[in-house]
Amino acid sequence: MSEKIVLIDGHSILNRAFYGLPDLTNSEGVHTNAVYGFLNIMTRILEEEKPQYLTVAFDVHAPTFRHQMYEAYKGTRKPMPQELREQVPLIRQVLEAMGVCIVSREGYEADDLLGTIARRGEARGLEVTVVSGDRDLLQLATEKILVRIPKTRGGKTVIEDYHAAQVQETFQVTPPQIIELKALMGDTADNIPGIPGVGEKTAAKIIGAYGSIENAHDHLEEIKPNKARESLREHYDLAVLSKKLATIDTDAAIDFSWEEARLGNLYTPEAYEMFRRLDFKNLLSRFDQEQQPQAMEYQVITDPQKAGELFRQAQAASGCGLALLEGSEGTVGLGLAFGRDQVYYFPVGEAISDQQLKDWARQLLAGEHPVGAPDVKAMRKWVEIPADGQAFDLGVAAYLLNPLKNSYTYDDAASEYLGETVPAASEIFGTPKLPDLSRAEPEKAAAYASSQAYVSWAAREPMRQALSDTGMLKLFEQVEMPLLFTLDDMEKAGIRARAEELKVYGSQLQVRIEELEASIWEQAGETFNINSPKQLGVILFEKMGMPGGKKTKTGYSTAADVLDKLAPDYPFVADILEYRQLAKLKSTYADGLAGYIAGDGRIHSTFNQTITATGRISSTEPNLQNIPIRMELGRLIRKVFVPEEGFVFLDADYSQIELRVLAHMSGDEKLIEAYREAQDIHRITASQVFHVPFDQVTDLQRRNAKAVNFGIVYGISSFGLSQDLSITRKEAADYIEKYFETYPKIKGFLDGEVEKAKKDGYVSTMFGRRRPVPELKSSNFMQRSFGERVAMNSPIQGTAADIIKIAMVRVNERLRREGLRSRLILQVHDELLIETAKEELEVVSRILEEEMRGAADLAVPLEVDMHTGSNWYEAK
DNA sequence: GTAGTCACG
DNA sequence: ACGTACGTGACTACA
Repeated sequence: MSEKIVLIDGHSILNRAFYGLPDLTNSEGVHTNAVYGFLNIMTRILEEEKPQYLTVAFDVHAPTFRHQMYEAYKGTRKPMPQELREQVPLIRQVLEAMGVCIVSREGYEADDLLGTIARRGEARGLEVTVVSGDRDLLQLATEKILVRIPKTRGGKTVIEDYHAAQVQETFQVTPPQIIELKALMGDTADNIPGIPGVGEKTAAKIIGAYGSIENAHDHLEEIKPNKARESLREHYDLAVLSKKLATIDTDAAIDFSWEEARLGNLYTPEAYEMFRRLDFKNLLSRFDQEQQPQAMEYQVITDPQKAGELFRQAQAASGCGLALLEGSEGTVGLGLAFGRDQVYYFPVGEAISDQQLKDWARQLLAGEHPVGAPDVKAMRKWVEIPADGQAFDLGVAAYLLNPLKNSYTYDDAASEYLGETVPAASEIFGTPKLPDLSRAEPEKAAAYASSQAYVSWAAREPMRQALSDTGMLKLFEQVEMPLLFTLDDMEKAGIRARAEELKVYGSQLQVRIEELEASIWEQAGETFNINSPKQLGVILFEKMGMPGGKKTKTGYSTAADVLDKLAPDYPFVADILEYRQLAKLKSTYADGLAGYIAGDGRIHSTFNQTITATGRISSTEPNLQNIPIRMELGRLIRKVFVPEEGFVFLDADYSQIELRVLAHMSGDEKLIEAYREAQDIHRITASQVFHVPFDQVTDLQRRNAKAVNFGIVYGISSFGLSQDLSITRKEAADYIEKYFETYPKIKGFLDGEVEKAKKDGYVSTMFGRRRPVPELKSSNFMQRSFGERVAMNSPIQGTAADIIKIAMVRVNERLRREGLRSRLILQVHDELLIETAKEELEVVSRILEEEMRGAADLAVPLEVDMHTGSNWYEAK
């Protein structure tokens, strides 16, 4: 067997991978799809070919003879998008880490280097494989030189293989004639112009018959069809030039060391580190066990004596990690770690009860030393954890450090903050979703709990350091960690909801829904599913011929803003809108909420602390942050939310907190002054922007000013404002300009935030919370514009979120410290709801107002509107 | 599982 | 020129 060399066209394969794979970034926001795809193609080829030599060729960014000819002719090539450009140095680094021979040389393109090495290899009696996405390379094919062209088809990579014979078979020309073919056909991918009117078929016929462009030109009169003949006559010079451009120099003046190209072990420790940093998790398994960091070891303990001793040791250690496993049938076991070699798993069993384990856990969590855990709020459902203890929540810490991820798992924390790889839950259990741990195999549960406990112990300090380095330690310790306990208290408290009233409300809706349904079907002349936007679109815009046309990817838009415009002219559309409104109320609220009323007559929502990009909390199962209020019919739902006997609801909401935050952060004197006067802010804005006396502001002016105020907070754009107000872009732009003239520092502030985001990659709230804005680096205009709006909005929305979080923690602490029975039960972004014992109303009102107003010291007062009521409807 | 729609701040 | 307001979650239809 002769030896073999694989030669890879670096840029070409990187390009293929980039355009063939969806966007992918690692946890640091580095784009990695092209590098990932490149490595997949390369490793696949190496596995198939098992070569002794490997070399990757790259173009250098210096002009070659082609560029000079090119620019004279056709101008420059289109630029690489930023997302790809940044991956060029990255793939070189990765290949270097893998010890792969890289060649590139000024004055030559990768093609020439590949061609030259391929010919030299052939001359040495080697088999040669050239890998490229570019068909130009086919000119190199011989019996010994195989050209492989990877293509993506339906998400899968297929590779086309060409020796000389396959080139002949496929294109009906010899490999060297591929150049002639291309010069006639052109190549849009490579921006090479062809001869107009000559496609693949005609070109192959001409070259097949005459062998070359020159010879074809000599026999011009014989060429058919007429169109091709005349085109070649006219564009002959161009064809000759194109041919020159496409011809690969197989005799480049380069030194090439066969020793350097000899293939060694690619899976080096350096490569391992690179892959880990880039989040190429499934490539890590290719590394030998020895090269992977020592796998974490743990012991399974079933002897209660031994267990008790270990918990005593943990208590004395400087810190530990805990992971409690709960399944459908109760507590499954507990993981404990307090050293690299002190990782243990205690399954619940005959000798050790779940109560015993929870008791040990409780003692650790109430102890002197820090205790890390993956999800403290979840654990607190089962173990008593004091709010003033030393618990450290890995998920919350990881969220602050990067709020853009969709999950915060221990294996990611290990990789990001320890530089270690531990098996993820999906690997341990072999399923994408976490199984019911009561039914999981005990060994797997052990591995899972141990890994979690280990990371919770080991990553705590590095994460704490990262929080400190980024200026977020105080936010973590004084706001987010205490908030976790507040949220848990709120979840446990829940809110009382009257199932019977909900049912009555639902039936009333149902009556009207059926009336509307009948009326709609009659008007339409047929029955159809009104809930199907697709079917409705056909009825409205085809059958009934209403103006509106297409808007969404899949067809007609039937969204409310579209239908609103049609409703005045078509009563049918008004019925649809009413039907939609009622259907929503029935399904999501009447029926939906009923299903969440627990045995205690209360709804226990989950407040998630690690979801939003801005720092807000979110509410799920059910979402109690989007209970209707804007429309009266929907608002009535709030009557089913009632306090316990002997209690009333006390509701407080911040008045325009985001605009006040903006006034403070921008330092704009005029806006600050407006708020100090404590009048209707939208009216003041209208008065100042439109230069009319305060009491002469029209309703329209006020409405416009209000919309601009909102727009500013969202990261203003004239288009967005024009949509909202149904005015032209020009008019919207006028309003914005006038606004910025009136409040010049606001413009300065917003521009400054965008600049900060561009410079640092993130923006910050008043309290140091960060939001990365990777979109600003995008080559896509839309994405970049989005990034600008995000940079303007996040500090405002995020600061408001910080403020109410601070208020929540303080309110909750005071209610408990002062031994009150009243409980904080809901937060709706700028609103807090307290179920207040009647006799405590006065003191609780004072606490609530004080703590909300005093949560932050701004240049403007933080106004709070408070109401009481015997249900949530009344308390607003 | 994704798209469309709509409820909230 | 490009096509949008910022942040969420639940429900229904449909591939």
